[in-house]
Amino acid sequence: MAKPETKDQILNAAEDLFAEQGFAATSLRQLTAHAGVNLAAANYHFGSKDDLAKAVLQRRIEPINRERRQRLDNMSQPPTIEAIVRAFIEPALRNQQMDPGALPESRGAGLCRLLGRISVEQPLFLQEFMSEQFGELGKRFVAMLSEAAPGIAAETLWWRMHFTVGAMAHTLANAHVVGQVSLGACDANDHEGTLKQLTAFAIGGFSAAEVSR
Amino acid sequence: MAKPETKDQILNAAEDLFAEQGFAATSLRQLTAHAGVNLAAANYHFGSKDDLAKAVLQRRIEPINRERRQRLDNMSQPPTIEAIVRAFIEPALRNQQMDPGALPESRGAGLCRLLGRISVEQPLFLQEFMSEQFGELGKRFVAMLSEAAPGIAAETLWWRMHFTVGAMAHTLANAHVVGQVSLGACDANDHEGTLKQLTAFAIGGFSAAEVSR
DNA sequence: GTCTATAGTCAGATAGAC
DNA sequence: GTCTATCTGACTATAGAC
Repeated sequence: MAKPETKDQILNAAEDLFAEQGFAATSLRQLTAHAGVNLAAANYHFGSKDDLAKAVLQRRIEPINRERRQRLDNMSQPPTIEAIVRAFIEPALRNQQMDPGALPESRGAGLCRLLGRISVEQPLFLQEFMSEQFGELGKRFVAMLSEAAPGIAAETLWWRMHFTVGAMAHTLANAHVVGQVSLGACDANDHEGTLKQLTAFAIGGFSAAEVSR
Repeated sequence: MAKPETKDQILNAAEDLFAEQGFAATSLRQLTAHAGVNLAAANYHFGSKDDLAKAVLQRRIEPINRERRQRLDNMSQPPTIEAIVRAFIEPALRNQQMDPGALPESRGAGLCRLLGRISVEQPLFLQEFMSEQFGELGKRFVAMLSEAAPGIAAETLWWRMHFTVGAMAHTLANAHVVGQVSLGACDANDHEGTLKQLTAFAIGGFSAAEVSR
């Protein structure tokens, strides 16, 4: 193997461009040009555009969910709503530094936007992929939340996780818009501040009284 | 004008297909075939695919924001967080019945998904369009929320509105996935139930204590 | 206003030399 | 593994008959 970098360069470019423009709007030509590799390399290494998208996702979601599992494993008993919510949100929102060679830290921002996009754009395989990757972990989160908030039905907890995902995804995908529409009141570049705001909001949402039937 | 319906049929088809597949993934060919009109009619009536998307949005967002303004106008003093949150969410989530001829009520569900998609897919003109349509109204919402929750900074209120939009958009766009991932615990077809869940979550989020600095 | 026909462009994918 | 060259098909948009 002459250049082991080619595959990673394609993945990096795909991550950047899918995050910026979305999946359907990004062409393989643009993508491979951006990666500095030949057009044919994308299909050679990944088979199809769809499978390339899957590979991009898998590389990113896996470590996030691994960290979530670890934090659930190490959680003190009984767990608090706050600790569970943070275990859910923080791994996704913080720029996680992986192997620094392949993934310079400047890539962190792009990653955030990517995660926002894919939670939303829905060529069906993406949705199924998310379900596979998250189904079992979601059950663990709901189970722990049930312990921490005994008055709340599982159905309600599932809904609230769903809403939290939405708030997360929208924040990640459109963080740059918040500052604009709020006329500068919000600073989207302050990642820790954004994280605190989102965490507080989600904790409030999870702590709300059960809805009336 | 032989058929005054053509324009509306194109708008209806565009709404359905953009909601199902997204903007970039929907072709004018598919769209006009679905509408039962000629391919050229789309460009004749709307000039371009982009402008067609704008027309679809405008037809739907305008009445929602009109209802929001009315509800803010008629709000009792002092307003409660709950009333404001409901004035924000309900017009967007409820299937609003407009002129029944052009828009059969069966179209309501599709509309919801469309609104979810567009808040998220971001050919730039869409984002700008949303800012234009919502900037002034957003200011009114933040101002009222400041009255109802005097301890919360405007910045925090803007963030919380942003998160609420995200939860709303994700719920509308991906409502069908909730039932699946929760293994049937959540019923996405129960629109009033979903609305209650979302409202309770958002009220909880807005009622959370101010984040520490 | 509505249609057919087509121009002009760009897409994803592949064959085959190196 | 990498490249050039190309196939095949789909797209948006428009010109021009009716």
